[in-house]
Amino acid sequence: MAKKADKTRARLPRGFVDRHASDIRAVDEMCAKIREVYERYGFDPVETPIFEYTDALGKFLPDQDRPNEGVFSVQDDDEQWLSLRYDLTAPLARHVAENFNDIQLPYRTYRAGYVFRNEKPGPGRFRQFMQFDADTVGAPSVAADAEMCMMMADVMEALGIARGDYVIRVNNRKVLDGVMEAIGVSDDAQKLIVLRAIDKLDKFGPEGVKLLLGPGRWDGGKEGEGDFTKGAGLTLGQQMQILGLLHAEVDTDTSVGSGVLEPRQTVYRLRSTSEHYPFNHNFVIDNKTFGEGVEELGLIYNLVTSAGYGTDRIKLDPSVVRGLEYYTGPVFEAELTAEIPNEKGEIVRFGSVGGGGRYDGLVSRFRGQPVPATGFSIGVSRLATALKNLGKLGQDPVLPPVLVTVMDGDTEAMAKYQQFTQTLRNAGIRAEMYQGNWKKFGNQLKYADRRGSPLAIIQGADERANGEVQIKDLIEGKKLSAEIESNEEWREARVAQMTVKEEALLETVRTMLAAQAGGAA
RNA sequence: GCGGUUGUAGCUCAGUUGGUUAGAGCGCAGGAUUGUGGCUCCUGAGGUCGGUGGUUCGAAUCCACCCAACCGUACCA
Repeated sequence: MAKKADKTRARLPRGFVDRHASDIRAVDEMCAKIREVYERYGFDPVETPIFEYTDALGKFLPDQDRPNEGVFSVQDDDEQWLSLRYDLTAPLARHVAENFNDIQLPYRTYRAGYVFRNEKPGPGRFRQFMQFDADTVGAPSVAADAEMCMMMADVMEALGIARGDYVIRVNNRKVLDGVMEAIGVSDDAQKLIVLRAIDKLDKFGPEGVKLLLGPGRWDGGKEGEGDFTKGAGLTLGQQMQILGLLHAEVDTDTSVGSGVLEPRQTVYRLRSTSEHYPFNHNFVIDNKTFGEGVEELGLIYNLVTSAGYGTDRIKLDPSVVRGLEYYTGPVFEAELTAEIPNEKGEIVRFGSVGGGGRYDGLVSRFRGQPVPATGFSIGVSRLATALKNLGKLGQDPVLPPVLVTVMDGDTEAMAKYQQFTQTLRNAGIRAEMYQGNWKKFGNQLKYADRRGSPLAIIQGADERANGEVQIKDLIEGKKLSAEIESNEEWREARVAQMTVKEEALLETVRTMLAAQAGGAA
């Protein structure tokens, strides 16, 4: 035994979690449902390792200044840098590029796995978490993007999220790029700040976004309080035009004529409903990028609509930004819109549980030719938390085992206990024989109680002599215990307990378990 | 990274102006009860008072620095 001062302190690295039975089972159940949808759409599984060469992930090597910006990296004994993957898309791109001659395009795959990010953890944000992705590589048409959106919607419903409690929001990077081009934002750094500002809409609202587009924002709420975030420095006119875009009701239904976004004409009419930014005029954006973006959005809209997905499920929304770097066209995001109570019972807007988009440049990094691709990723752990809070994820569908108690330690008795246990197991009933110190019988029932066992099997010398066993209903007994005051009475009464012949053990256990299941429901 | 708040038993917390051996509730272990969970009662284990240094006759308490957690913010491929 280690002396006190020498003992190693048992501690979990921050940002990581140990997972327990109920969580593991619940997530397994959830993943099975997601997998079913992916399979139905004709996707096949593929798995890549958690390590990749750092350059394959598109990250710079760790150096003096930034030893491991965001990624966990180690140096192999041949001095090459390896990193833990931070998403499942970059490894897929590597896999496709490496096996390009053997892979039939379009290549439709899915995979689930842990990804790692070396950043500051927060509530609901960990340094290791699970993603569940689906991608189509080698499909240039937005039909593939539309399919992704529909599949995402189907996944949400397969998980029991009601229509209206989620929405798939779709945008196109080309639309944003086009607008920025049109209003004269051409500096890359400035563009990035604008995109980040737009991404903060649901967090800070239009006022906050306006500050970030303009001079900047104090995180304390007032001037001089907290930390200052420098803004994009746009003129008021530019700010208004960006904000107008975010507020616009996007509607591609050109037949009605009241639509805000009309794909064929690349005319963009601002019709803001915000009291802060009243607009009521048409705004014509005439550039190629914007035109392409709108065209693509219109196509996606038509495809999903004719497949029966209305705007209650898949909706165009110009404020979706996502992954600021590698997306090249359509981007989409799955958002939970239902009011979901958190662990403390407070109502929280849960927000995004998954997202994706088109990344035409990612595979071609490794090859001389263009390889278009699109896909999306579900944040499994995050979605599991949401589902649990929504009550859509079973607490733990697995019943704790029946406990066969040990009253006597002689060979004959022990053989009996083993035999009872196996009889139940062979009939598909979870069962275990007590493996602790059997000499304290009270502890055995205490153990069963804390473990949540539904039944306990008891056989002492008296019962054994008669070829009988006692079966105790621990759940019923718990209810009855409230009515009994004295300990003597409680012990003598042997509540909720019955004696049956050994041969009737299995049958009686079955009946009692069925009764409990019926009573609970 | 930046700003704020908080660190006392496994958990939730009390601890007077700086004053003897740092407490409570819950939980845990043992007993009352060698063959019956709960209730009740008794007993017990468990603390470098986040760390280091300083001021002082004397520090959980005051000061400095460090560390950690939480909240906000930034970054998030």
